[in-house]
Amino acid sequence: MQTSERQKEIIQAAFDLISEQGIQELTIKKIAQAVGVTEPAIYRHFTSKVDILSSVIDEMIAQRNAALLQVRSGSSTARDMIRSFFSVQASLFESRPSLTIMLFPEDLFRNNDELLGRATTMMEETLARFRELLQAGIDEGSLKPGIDCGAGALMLVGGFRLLVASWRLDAGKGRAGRLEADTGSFLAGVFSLIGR
Amino acid sequence: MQTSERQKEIIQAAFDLISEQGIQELTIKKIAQAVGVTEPAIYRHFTSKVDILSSVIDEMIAQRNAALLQVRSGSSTARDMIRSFFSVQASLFESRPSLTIMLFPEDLFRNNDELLGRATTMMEETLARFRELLQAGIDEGSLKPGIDCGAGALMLVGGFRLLVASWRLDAGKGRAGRLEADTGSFLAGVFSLIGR
DNA sequence: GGTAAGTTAGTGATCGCTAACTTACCGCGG
DNA sequence: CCGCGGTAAGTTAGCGATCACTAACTTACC
Repeated sequence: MQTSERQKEIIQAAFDLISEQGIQELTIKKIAQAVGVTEPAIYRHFTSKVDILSSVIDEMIAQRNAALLQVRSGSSTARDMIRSFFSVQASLFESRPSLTIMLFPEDLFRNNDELLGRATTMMEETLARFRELLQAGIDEGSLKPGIDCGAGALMLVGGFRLLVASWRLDAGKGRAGRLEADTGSFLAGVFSLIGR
Repeated sequence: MQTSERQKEIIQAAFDLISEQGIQELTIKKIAQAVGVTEPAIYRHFTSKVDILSSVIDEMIAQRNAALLQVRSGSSTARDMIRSFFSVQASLFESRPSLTIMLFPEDLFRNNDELLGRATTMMEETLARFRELLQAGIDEGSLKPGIDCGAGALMLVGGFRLLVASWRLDAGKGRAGRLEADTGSFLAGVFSLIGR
């Protein structure tokens, strides 16, 4: 079944609300207000709140896959792919801060085993992709040989997560463009260690 | 005012419950059940739920400061301090998994500005300490010169956070000792890049 | 006239928290 | 040694608010 326009609106509203106020503040009423209808109208498009959150995860996975695909087709070396993946993510987050929850799926769904499992899988897949990318970079010679790919993936993804976590906390004051700038210098710092 | 035994019990129960079920599942009733009293009895020891959470943050900050102090007195080089800090944390988390929330204060208190501010400050302080440690390591010669300390701190702390986040998700199956082992190999991987 | 999508009104459950009462222990004057 | 009152810490019962969700009705469109 394809998702209707209203369903997309609802998913997007849930996305934004989670990002702004946290998952514990997400209510059907708030979603309804954001969309511009009353509370029960939401249930014409989703069977339950879990159903909505499930679609939110689907959206996250789709977004990440799209980002990886976009980067893969537009880059020559694995090193470039890594760099442009984070750049794309950073500029995406600058323009739509609500999307940052994509990076932190694990603490969103702790009260639902199925959703938590999918979030965990999503996180592990992301790490696995980066291990592959690092290995590819070593093989093709754009990265230093002898790098521990597991540690490298943790460094890269974990460091970026922490950067984004800090960035979205101090909302307001001169935040515009800062994530992209900080991401750039973070990547420069990392590549000066692992690149060659 | 010093904290009574009951208050310590309550803080510890809140700590554990948050870790096991997430902050959105934390209720006064559950805390009361864990402590072994009825719900209103909790209010003999704390004025509100926010009051409890505030004490939980105090406890987190105290724990981190104690860990840093312990490591500082027992290590010779900055490099050793970094290594033993994460080792101590990892073994601490193995024995008491509930303490892992110390690493993720920022998503616990998003609905309360004061608590969120304190959590943010705590995170930034931790990062600043690691920047100092890295700089000290460079100055004393145990770390490679030319390292970007900002990026290095993000790598280290962010990578460890991600490692712990993954570890605590797959509860149960053969988890014993794995965090310490994984932390060890993560640190080995990082130090092979930044050490000398 | 059937269907999709909205509405108002209201369900039971649970939330943080309070009122009012009980109980146990304490120091102290007679 | 006894009784008295104050206080800390527990109890039962319940408050108003809010939660996810539902029943029943209306409206607009093909």
